[in-house]
Amino acid sequence: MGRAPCCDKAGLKKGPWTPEEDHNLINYIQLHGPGNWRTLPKNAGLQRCGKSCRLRWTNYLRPDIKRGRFSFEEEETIIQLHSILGNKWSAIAARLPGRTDNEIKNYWNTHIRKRLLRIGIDPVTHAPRLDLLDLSSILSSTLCNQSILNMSNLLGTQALMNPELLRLATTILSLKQESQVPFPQNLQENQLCNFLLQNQVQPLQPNQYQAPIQEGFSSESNQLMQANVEGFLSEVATFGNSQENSIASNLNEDFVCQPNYTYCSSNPIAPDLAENPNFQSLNNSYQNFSFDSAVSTPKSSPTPLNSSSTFINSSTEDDRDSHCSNLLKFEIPESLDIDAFMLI
DNA sequence: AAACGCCGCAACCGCCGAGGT
DNA sequence: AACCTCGGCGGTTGCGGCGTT
Repeated sequence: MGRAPCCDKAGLKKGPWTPEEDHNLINYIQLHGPGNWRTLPKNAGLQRCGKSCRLRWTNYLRPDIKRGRFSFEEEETIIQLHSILGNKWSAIAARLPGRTDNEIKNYWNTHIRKRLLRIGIDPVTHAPRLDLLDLSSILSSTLCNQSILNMSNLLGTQALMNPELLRLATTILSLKQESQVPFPQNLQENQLCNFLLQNQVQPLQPNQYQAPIQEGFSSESNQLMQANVEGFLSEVATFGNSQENSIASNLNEDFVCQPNYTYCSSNPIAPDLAENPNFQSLNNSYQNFSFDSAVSTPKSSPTPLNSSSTFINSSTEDDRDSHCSNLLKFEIPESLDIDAFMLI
């Protein structure tokens, strides 16, 4: 059976609301309350569909609506909640006083979604897009100026998901961050191995990172992937300098990374998230996975920062990008045998 | 100054579930 | 049980503002 229209649409006004219409609607609701939306337009003298009135009221005219730019705290809460609830905008809005589901949905689609994509996060799964993650760029951006050592160019896109490259990345990051061994700034491709050997780093044979470019990757796809992950890589590369930054990852036996991440549940707006069974489950599944062990960030780093306390009250997109990436938590379970995991 | 394209957001559309008859 | 109404929700659209050429 077809659904009856909510109202007779003939002759009803559509489009933007005029101040007069707003005034009429506000006055009526203040006197009579929202009540029956179907009969409200007629009673309020509006040539509008009841549904249109309800939307106008709930999304715009309600007195408790907070307008203006979303704060970092609100943005963090939205991302947290979206990672748990998905596109349940009304449920998310229920935890953000003064914000409507429509507003949150718009903000997600126009700002947060793009920002997550820019830093390499899949906005649907909230997982780092490791399919696009060229770890070699981590090396180049962390160790050297990219113009000096562009590992991407040296290695090609086989770096993607290449466990040996991941080992190399781990090794070099460890070396850089723990041993403080000066890293040669003018490193040549064939000098990398020697450098590692000389510094008693677990040896890697040159042919382990000089494999020919894997078939199936075009130069175009290489460029596309590099472009897409560039922002994220630069963020990831900073993880070694920040204990707060960690990432969670679900890794299956086939090294099909199904990473995910969770957030610091320090946001006062959603303090009860940690009590949410779903959130706890999410957290628990990641808590044993520490990126620190992968990049060997010194454990003696300062106390992790409260993510909320790291807010810089700036409205630039870069700041918000940075904050987004700060939300990532990379964690590797201690029980995970990294070496065995690497050997494919 | 005009044309064009992009972006953000208010509003609309269609579907769904709850509840009443 | 079937039908109907209503409120709510998520996805999409379209307009206006703004920046760029």
